[in-house]
Amino acid sequence: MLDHEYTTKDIFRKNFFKDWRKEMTSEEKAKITDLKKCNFTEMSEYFKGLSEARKAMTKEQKLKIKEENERLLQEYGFCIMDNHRERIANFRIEPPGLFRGRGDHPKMGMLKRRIRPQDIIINCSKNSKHPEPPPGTKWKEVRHDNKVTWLVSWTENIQGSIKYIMLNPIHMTCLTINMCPPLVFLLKKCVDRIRAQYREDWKSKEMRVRQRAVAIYFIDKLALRAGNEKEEGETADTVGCCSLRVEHIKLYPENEGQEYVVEFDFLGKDSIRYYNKVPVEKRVFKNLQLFMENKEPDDDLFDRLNTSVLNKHLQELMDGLSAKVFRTYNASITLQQQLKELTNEDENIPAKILSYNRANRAVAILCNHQRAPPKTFEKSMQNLQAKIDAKRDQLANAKRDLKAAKADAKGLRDDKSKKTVETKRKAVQRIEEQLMKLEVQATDREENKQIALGTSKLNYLDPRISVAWCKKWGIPIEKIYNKTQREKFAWAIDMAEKDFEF
DNA sequence: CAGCTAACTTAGTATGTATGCT
DNA sequence: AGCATACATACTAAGTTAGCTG
Repeated sequence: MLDHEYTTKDIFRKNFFKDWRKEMTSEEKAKITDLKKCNFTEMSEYFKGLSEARKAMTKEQKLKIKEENERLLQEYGFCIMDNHRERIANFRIEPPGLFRGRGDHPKMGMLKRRIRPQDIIINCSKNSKHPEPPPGTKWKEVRHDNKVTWLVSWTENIQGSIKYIMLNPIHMTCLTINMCPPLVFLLKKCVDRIRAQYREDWKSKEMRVRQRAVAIYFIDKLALRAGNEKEEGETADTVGCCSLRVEHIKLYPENEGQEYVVEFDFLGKDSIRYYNKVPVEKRVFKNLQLFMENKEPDDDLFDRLNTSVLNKHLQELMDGLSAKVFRTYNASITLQQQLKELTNEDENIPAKILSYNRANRAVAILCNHQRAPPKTFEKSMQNLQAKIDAKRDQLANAKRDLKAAKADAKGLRDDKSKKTVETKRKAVQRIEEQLMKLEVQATDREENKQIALGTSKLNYLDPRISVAWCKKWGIPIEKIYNKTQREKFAWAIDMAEKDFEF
């Protein structure tokens, strides 16, 4: 971990040293009293050496390791559920190490304990064969609970939460969609009613109802998460809708020519910053002013509201409705609308794919799916730009050649010079196409710098929206989904028609 | 109704591998 | 072939939700 910046942080070092001392013998305790005086470079070099050695292995050695991994996967990576052999998502126990939470985490650097057989609860069918604990040890418990999906659980020592070994998430299949339409579809049917309801509630004489209504408006309009309260000092200081504090928003009666602007600035899940400036309706604005009256910056914006109350209310409006359904719903509808809006009939396939990527980015922006810019980003951008410049030169040359050939051919009428001109013309055309492709690639990459595209594309959205778009515009499906994804979404590829509407 | 907690579900990062380009 | 880049996936932290308890 020495290469990481966080090992220089005070909290990290303090937590680490405190936990390390707990593991020391009394002699070590007496001797090792100051982390600053400890030098770990020898260990660090050793592990770096190992990783170098791994990289330098021959093809055969690498293959051998791969085969061994495959064997382990086949032996431990599957279970039988309802007579089907199902892949287990995470069959390896989490190894010990130093905890690194995301963002400014008060527990960073703490020792994450090794999990031992006596920590493990096994959950399987009665009479089924389950893995035996290592010789001389026992599982904490073997139970047979068929009301839950997990196979193994243990309690983790940093937050005291339960960790599970589970199956790969089962994706929507043709069957489940027909039998039980996903909540998103149900919400689509009644979203107008629900919106009318919360707009009405902005005027309620009850403060808690108004707060609830404004919160739902934010969740709906901005795709904010519900925002459970968290215990102070146990986790990074992050918030969602219900846990917003006064300090997280600023109100501007007028801003850059727009009325009633709210500026959001807070850290959300994974300590990803949410920054947004949005005009809201006058009633919402007035309500926010009211909620903020006589409050300190670190007071709750919605002091009469929490996620439990909110979800209970949503449940009454529609069976199964909860805050997160709005996120999925708005993600889906945004993709569909953006695809319609951005796709230009007259453009070629690379340009259409760019539009597709932009529609997906619109969803990622809505849901605030961000990533750290890749470390090699600047360099790869420069490489691409160099390629583009080279291609431009090539094009200029080809054009010059074509012109010369045309000039040569002018006086003559022979087939040979005609043919030369034609070849040159084709060359220019080909290079133009290549240049365009590169330019599209550069635009796409630049726009993708800080956007985590995969998240919404693969976890959130009904693949039939994308599949329908492909079918509509004659885009080969492999341009948007790779082989694994095509397998995963095979049902959607079969089902979706070009006029499918979510 | 607050507080707790089990059981999922969502999410970003790290890393190894496949792919495509010159 | 050799490199750069894209992709796949493993990993696990950090959310949400609902149900229980007193």
